[in-house]
Amino acid sequence: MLKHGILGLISYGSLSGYEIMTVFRDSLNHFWTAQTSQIYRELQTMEKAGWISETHVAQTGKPDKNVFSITPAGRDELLRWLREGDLPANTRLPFLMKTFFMGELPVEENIAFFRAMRDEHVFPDEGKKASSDAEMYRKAMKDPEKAVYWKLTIAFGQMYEKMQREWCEYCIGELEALQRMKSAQGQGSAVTVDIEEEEP
Amino acid sequence: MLKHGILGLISYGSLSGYEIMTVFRDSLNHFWTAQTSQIYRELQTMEKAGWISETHVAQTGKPDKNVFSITPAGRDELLRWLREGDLPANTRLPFLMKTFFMGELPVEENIAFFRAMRDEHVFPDEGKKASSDAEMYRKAMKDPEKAVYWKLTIAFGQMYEKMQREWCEYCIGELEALQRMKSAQGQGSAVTVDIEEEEP
DNA sequence: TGGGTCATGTAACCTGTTACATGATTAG
DNA sequence: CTAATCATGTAACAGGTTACATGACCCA
Repeated sequence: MLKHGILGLISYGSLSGYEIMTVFRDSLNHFWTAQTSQIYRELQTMEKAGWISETHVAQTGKPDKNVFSITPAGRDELLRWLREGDLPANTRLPFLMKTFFMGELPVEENIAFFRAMRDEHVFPDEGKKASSDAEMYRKAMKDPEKAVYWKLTIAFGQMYEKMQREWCEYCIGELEALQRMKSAQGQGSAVTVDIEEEEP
Repeated sequence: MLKHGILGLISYGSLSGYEIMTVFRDSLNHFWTAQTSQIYRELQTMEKAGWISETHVAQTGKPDKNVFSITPAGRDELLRWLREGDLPANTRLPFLMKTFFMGELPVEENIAFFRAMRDEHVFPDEGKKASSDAEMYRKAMKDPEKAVYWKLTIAFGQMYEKMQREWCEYCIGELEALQRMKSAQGQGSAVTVDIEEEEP
């Protein structure tokens, strides 16, 4: 998958490893992370596979760079990947793993966790987005059709953040209710958790 | 992280590798996947680390099993992990990677992609959930407080699915608009993509 | 002279996936 | 008789993370 992301970027125009790194940082980074070490490694294997070709470019005032261009085989592979049916789900959400086992900690601590999460909005950096989006769109103007797809990925990020904040609110509400129940229990009432549909 | 998930499960009561696999499949599976091979490997390293201890249990009518129990060191590690500040974001969404580069394909194909995605609800299997939830809660009744946290993770799944369907609808709408624009362009009008806030 | 950007990587390790391998019991 | 369930793993490979290493140029 990372290979295909890199391939997609190079298909817009030849790039060096360093340039790929920067583009990654301010566009794909919303939904994929990659270390430079990984990028350089992937470039090597992609070159061996014949998807891309390398050219040494001398520069003055800056270090030389190795620029990669997409080959016809690479273009085929990109299209093949785009059309391929089965995307891996790749669902691995550390904060849900934590939530699942949170019962081991005191309720107050967990409420604090969700409050912090709500205020931090785990999905990327909202502040940076405005500027980085704007820049992306400016570049995209050369090919207005592509801008539409980029906008879709950004819309996802926004909707996800919103949903996540709402979920945090829901969690805080449930845990505050649990707290009240526990203090009532101190007075001697029976303990039951109502499982009925509360539709989150 | 997987280690800590396994540790959390064992903290509720001793389990064999096989049992961990089944519990995983119908509870943590909403937000984490693990192959059996990986579980057995993690168990080995966790045992070496002293977080869990192994006991051979003979069974009649069934193969023997190796049951793992949490050690005091394991309990410490579980709590340390629960309190630790920095959760990795771990954001890797293959369908967004694909969306980002979709401009290479004809619009019709992409509309079909989002329609299929909307109808399939990429986040787990809604049908199975009802039964598996019910079972989970039944077990949880022994410790009603834990049920609350499990419910939170399930609520996330539901909210996520809903949001994702909405996002698919939004994408379909945008792409249909693009299609109309492209056919209008055929009549000779100017091409401009409006980037203004449409608030997804 | 010190930090930022440009530029390229290697090595070791950890985590996740795929494929393979074995074998008993039980329910249809 | 056959498929499912119970049960345990190994090996190889792919993908991701952390740490390290180097060096020139430019701006303050």
